[in-house]
Amino acid sequence: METAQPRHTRTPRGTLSQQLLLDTAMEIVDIGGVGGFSMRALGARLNIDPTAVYRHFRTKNELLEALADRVVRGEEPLPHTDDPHADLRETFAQLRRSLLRHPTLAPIVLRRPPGGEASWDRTNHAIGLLRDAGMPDHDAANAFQTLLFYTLGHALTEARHTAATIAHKGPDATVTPVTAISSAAARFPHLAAVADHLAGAMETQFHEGLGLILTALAI
Amino acid sequence: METAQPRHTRTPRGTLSQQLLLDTAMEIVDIGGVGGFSMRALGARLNIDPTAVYRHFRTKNELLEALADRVVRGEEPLPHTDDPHADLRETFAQLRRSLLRHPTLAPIVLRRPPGGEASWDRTNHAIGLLRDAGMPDHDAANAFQTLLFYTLGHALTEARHTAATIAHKGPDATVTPVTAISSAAARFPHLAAVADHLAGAMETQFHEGLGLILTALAI
DNA sequence: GAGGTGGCGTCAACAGCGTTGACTACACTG
DNA sequence: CAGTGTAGTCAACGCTGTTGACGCCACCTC
Repeated sequence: METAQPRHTRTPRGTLSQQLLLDTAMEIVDIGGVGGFSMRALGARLNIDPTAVYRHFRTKNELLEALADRVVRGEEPLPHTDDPHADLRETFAQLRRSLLRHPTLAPIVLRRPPGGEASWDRTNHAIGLLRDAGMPDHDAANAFQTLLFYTLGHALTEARHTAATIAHKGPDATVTPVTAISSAAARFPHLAAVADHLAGAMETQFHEGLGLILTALAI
Repeated sequence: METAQPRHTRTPRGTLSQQLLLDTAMEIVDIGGVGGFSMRALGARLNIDPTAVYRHFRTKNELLEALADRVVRGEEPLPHTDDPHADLRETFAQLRRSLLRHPTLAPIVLRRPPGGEASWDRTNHAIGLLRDAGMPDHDAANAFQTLLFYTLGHALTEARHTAATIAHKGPDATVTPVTAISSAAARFPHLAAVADHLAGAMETQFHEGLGLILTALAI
């Protein structure tokens, strides 16, 4: 952590931009988690006065929301095969991957208003898949929300676990499966019986659960 | 907001306790959200020096975790009829209600490690219901997690919406359904078609989605 | 009852935070 | 070439969590 000498030359104009600031902010978040991000840290990393950021974002919160927007929007193109079942799977798998790419941002994503500019075309696309498969509007809306909430719950839970590991051991630590269960297993017989399955890989479990719901939709 | 005159008499011993501190902290959180809670605010409300809290909790985080523990544990007794289907419904409905009772704590609950002392007997009970219904261990574990993640996603999403409303208008504001959809509806036909259903009551949607998953489990 | 001891409430202080308002240099407009 | 607005700088405010030293008082022991 270099202690940024007082600058002799003022940073030239136009060096900063929302783009650059967001990119740098995302780097900081990926390295040290949201907790490690501050206006001063952002300034230090760009060798810039921290308050210069306020020319581009009104508050720190606004900047974080912009980051959350990036996460929700994702980077992968909408899936477009002719198998709606597979497309639905992929759509929600994309959302999960996106959330897991920057796990410590999960709480920020969580407190954003539902929907939001970033995710509307994805929402529209997913609902389209359901309706094209012949679902009535009411059922399509319900099915979409059920799938969405399942995916959110799964990814946010997985993200918090990953994030906690990052916070303790740095960004490259290997994330171990949940082990704490075993200590409780002695007292709880049902828990003990399925403990091995609970501690299994999150990704496999995600797809099995997703498959369960999709099957129930009968499309 | 009274500005707590300097005390003339020292607060007698034994006035403070984890119980009292947690109760008071929960009051503050319920009134002004997690954002409105600080050690100094807690001290002021009890007419106590803020640092006295550190005799009972090592850090603010530890205190917040204890609050989250209360939320996860819930207050309602485990459901025990002879209809496992109904018991499962009720179990997850209880979790949802518990999370919604203190919506601004949702992000704290989210960043706790999975499982945790508080929820193990509830977990055990739910898995027991599935196994007693004849499910193999692997399927029971999967079904439980699917139901759990759906409930979490649903409740956390609903909670964040409620929490945002509280932050803006105080604890007694009426929470309005999501209306922002309409502005996007023009550009997204599928979205427009189901907008009314999406904006519907969250509680109804929760139970329909839960029913969908439970039906898929065929128990 | 006297004397010691340890816990708990108090106080002052530190470093860090987000944010504000005034200041300044510079690129651009007329 | 003067004028204007904007983007980066700087000092400062009030807030935060947390620490370490200080002292009162309830309790335990003799």
